Amino acid sequence: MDQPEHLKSAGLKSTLPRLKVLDLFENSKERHLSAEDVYRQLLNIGEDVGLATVYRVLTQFEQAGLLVKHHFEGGKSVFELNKGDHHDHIVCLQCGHVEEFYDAAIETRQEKVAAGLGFAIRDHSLHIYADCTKKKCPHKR
Amino acid sequence: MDQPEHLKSAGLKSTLPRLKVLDLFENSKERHLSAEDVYRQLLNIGEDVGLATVYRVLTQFEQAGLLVKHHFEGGKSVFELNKGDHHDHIVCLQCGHVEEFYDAAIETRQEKVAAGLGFAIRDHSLHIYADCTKKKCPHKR
DNA sequence: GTTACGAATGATAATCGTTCTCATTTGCAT
DNA sequence: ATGCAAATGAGAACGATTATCATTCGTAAC
Repeated sequence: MDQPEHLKSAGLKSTLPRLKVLDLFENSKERHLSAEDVYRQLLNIGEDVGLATVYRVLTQFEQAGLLVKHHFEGGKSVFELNKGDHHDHIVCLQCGHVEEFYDAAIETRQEKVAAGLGFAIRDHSLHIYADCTKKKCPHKR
Repeated sequence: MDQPEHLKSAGLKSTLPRLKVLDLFENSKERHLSAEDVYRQLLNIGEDVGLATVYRVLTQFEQAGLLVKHHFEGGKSVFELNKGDHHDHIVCLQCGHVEEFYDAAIETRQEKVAAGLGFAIRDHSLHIYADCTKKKCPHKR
């Protein structure tokens, strides 16, 4: 339970809402949570937190490098714990489940292409939207 | 000027707003336009069109396959003429200019990765956000 | 332990992009 | 020309997110 250190090193006071949000991400089944998800789950746990605070905390955590933010189709942003490893996402169109993957070949090709066009990559996002090919979608919720 | 045919074959009446929007995309310097962009430019031309209509028309054109929609960081969606060729995008962080590219190796790797995970790709988006490496950004506006 | 002060919170209003509603207008087949 | 469904425009409504601001909390100094 070294959460307070995480917060401290990020220059953030160790407050109740912040600890609860961090805890949620570290113990939740679903790695990818939207602000609304976090808000609802905290209310369910009995935590009396405001939606505005959730948004603020998520943004602070993202800037502190604790979380990473992604924007998939469908309006709302989702956050996930930053494990330090870059990866891309494949989204199941049936159930919305998000799977992660990393492909070195794709990464290096991107660098090559960008360099060839005279750009230095600062960030990138690759989102694949797909149907599960198994008989019954194993991600159905 | 075969726009009416485009519309007709899409089952859309050939109305003034629709023709103006199509015309804008075919003659605009910037390939990627948001709804707001289209709206403003039409007003500048003296066309008295409503924002709601612009949104409706853009959506219809997308469904008809005339336009393609993209969602970059920063909230708003942009549309571009559908030339039938898939391509990805690199966005200049300095000026917001969008450059297009296509890399066969990346495409095939994506298919492989998705297949390996048990998915059939329906759609995907690869957005690279980068700094221009030339002394002065040639895209500065 | 109190105290004090700035940072953090929560309720709510505001904003932004987008969609919906509905009365009016338009395209087009007759 | 005429009629009617389709399309339009103004503005309301919407969902996600951000800003405002009075109140509460964390913590460092006493």
